Amino acid sequence: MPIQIYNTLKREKEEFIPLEEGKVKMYVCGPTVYNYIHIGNARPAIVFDTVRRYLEFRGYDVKYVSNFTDVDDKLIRAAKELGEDVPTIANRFINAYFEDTTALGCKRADVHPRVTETMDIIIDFIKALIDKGYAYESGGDVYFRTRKFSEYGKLSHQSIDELKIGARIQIGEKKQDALDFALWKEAKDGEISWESPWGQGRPGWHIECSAMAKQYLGDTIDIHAGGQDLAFPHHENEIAQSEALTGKSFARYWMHNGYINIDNEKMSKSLGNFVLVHDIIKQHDPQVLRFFMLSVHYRNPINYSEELLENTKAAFERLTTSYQNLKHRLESSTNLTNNNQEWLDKISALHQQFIKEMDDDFNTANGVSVLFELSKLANLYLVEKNTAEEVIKAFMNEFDELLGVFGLSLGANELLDEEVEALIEKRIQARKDRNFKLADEIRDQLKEMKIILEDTAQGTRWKRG
RNA sequence: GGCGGCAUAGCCAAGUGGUAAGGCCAAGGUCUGCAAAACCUUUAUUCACCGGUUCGAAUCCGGUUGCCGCCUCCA
Repeated sequence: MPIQIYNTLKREKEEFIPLEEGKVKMYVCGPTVYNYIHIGNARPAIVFDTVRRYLEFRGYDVKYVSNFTDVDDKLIRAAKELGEDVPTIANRFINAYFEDTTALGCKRADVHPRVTETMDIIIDFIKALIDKGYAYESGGDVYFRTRKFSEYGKLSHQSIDELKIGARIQIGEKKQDALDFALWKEAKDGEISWESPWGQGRPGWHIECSAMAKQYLGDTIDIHAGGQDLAFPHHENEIAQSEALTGKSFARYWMHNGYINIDNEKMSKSLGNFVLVHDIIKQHDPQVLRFFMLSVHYRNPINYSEELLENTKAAFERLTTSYQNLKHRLESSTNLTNNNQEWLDKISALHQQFIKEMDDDFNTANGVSVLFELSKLANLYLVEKNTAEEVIKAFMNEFDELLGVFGLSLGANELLDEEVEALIEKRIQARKDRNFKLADEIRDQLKEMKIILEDTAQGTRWKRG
């Protein structure tokens, strides 16, 4: 059974069959880099990074491209306000983007193209559209002739006439039709601009993705992804531009992630409830934020609040504890061979279940539940007095592998400083001497130092609190 | 007006025809020198409401209510 993907284009789940066997060409719309990313930007970054990791886990060779919009109205405005130039701001927030997404466990794309570095390709793309009659120059701007593309609206399932009726779009002086959209914008005085056949200016928003996808992935790509709100008009316009030019299908599977609300309200500038990743990860483990995002199916909305993140933290700790307890037990495990196969089979069954869940449109919520089942199974095994190294390792490997798909890691090896080490030794001796008063004092003292001790049949173990 | 989504336990959240996963919180128990962790038990006769189809519906159809999104270069 192949992977099923919900395709916005068809509005149903379809079997995923890439154009070229074993290879996946994937494009994800990236951010406009005029500020730190908020958690709304973080969601597609995390979700589609996970999609990529899962496809790789399933044996596909994935080429992943994600752009940076490093020149546009918002950047120009920010530059004015801050008294800096556009490239300076863009560079700053591209670096910040990498910093934040890396903390969130996102791998780098194979290519991170920037608009300003793709200018020639974009201009050529526009020229070709004009040559084909799909675009026209008008007073220094270039517009796409929307009505000429007969399939316009196929992604958002709207007819062009309905769009026109509902459109609050004003007919600009330069536009021939209200639905036409800009491919190239003439520079206003003092604005950053590039030379083109139509004079000084810069690209419209939609054209960059069409040009970059074609340049780095080819005429037809397998998966094109982004936030739900991009479906219209952004992705609709991309389809129009690309398919008008090549006459071929632009993207075969369109994936859109749901929104994030803050305390049950839409995150918006006017409400002033933007939550920046940069700020959250000062307070919380970035892995908890990632786990939070993956606990919900990617197409469903997520409500964000401090309280919910705290709940997620407690849930994530269950996995962490389980994993650490396995690690601790590894030291006292032996070459025992009793019932090993039985446990290994159970682990293997969970592995298969994970695949089954994730094959179904990347159902990470169910994938997470498999992780908890693995944790439960491991805990049950740890109840055994004698454990086999082989089984403990199998549990740990399984955790590593499945968590790896989610871009999470529990494996960090930490060392204690000598003072703490000495205190733990001192307490172990105190317990041997049945001096529980001293032992409890030391335990409290260590707790103050954020070291939690747990006494087990296999000895004392510690963790950070 | 057009297109679309959502409504499941105290909270979060899967489940799209076969009799309600998982997590958090809470209560009781086992284990423990005491803890912690873990394990066991308990926690939705019921899936917004009303009808219909069906042997069978949280799931399909029709209607109602409530909330939300896109149609404004906001992921």
